[in-house]
Amino acid sequence: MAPKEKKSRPVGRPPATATRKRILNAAEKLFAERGFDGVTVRQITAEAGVDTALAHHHFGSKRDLFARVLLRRAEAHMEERDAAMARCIAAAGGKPGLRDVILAYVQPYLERARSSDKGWRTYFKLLAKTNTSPEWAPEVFSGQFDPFVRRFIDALKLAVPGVPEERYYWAYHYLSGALVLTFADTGRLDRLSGGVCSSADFEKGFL
Amino acid sequence: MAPKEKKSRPVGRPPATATRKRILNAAEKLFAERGFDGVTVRQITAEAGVDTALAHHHFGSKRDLFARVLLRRAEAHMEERDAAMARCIAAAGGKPGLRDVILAYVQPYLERARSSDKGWRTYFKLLAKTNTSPEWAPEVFSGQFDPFVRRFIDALKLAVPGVPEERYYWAYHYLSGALVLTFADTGRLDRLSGGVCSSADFEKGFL
DNA sequence: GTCTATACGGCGATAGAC
DNA sequence: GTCTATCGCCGTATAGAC
Repeated sequence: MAPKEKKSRPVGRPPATATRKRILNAAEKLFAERGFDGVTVRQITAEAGVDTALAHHHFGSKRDLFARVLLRRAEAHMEERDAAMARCIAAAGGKPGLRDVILAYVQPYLERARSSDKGWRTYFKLLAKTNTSPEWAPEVFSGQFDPFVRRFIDALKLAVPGVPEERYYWAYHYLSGALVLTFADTGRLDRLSGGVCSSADFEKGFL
Repeated sequence: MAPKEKKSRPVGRPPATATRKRILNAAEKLFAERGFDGVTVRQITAEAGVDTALAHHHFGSKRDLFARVLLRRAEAHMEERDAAMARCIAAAGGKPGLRDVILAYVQPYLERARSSDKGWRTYFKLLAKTNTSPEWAPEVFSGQFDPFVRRFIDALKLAVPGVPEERYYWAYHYLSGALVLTFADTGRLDRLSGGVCSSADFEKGFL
């Protein structure tokens, strides 16, 4: 007997998961392309092929939906980055090289971006847009990202000790800016270089 | 006789310049804070203290107004950057150092950002937002910025010759990402560092 | 050049039948 | 859980008086 049969859905797995997922995926895609204000709830539900009212039923306000889209992938991603950094430090016996620390920061991005789930590319693109918008920083960004960033900066101090405190933060800032622009996926590099570069080869820059 | 005289509105200075300026300044400020879709024409004209209809009378559509805001400062800024780069190359007799090329790229930003006209900071913030939005790249960005970027990349080749072509473009890409995030003015670095860094000290990172 | 008035459509969100 | 219908509001843009 397949566990597919239900009555009022007794022990089954999907409570209403399919619809929720469709909405989240559509929202992720459209928010990433046009930003929070550039998309309407109606466009999202149209893309998902469901009714407008369902978005509100499942997620509340448009703003809540946006936050939910961000949080969906954040936890897994941050755990992975934490693990990579811990591995990097442990493998070096507590004194990692600068290059290794940077790679531990960057690699989880590159791997997710290469994965078969295209949604990760979309998510990173959304992060890039959100990153230059002070509006979401306090409530979403800081809560989810700061713990890992602090761990990265601690690792930087292990790799290159004895530098004035603020320089570590600026180093993070520049690395972050460069990485984020890469995933913003503007196509600008492709056009500018007349085809010499392709933003799809985002790994080439980190050789 | 100056060719200034018209017919109606005889010798006076302000044709309608004052109102146009007020609208442009208000639009620059609000677009920089909330992006194109996050602002309404009504909010802009309210901020400027003029009537809604005037924005359309002077600038046409909201989209046209946005483009005009970008273009207003672009020309002067790009000319200045061109001059700085030309000076850098000439002073080194055609073989500039890498550091000098990068400084020639960055300095015009820092100087304008420090200037008494606060509008330049606002403009750079607006650029940062627009930079991660593919939407405006073709029509505004490429036309105004690409010529200078090509000159920068040519200078890079003088400073560090013999590198595979695409690496020059990636180098520009990373520098651009770092610089742009600096002027996005998200306040994130301030919060993250608990006051050790201030984004107002944007020059500290380029020491 | 400037403002009043308004057209017309789409917005986020909800109530309630099924 | 899902859809139909709708509320009340605000968006961009324009016509026309002054």
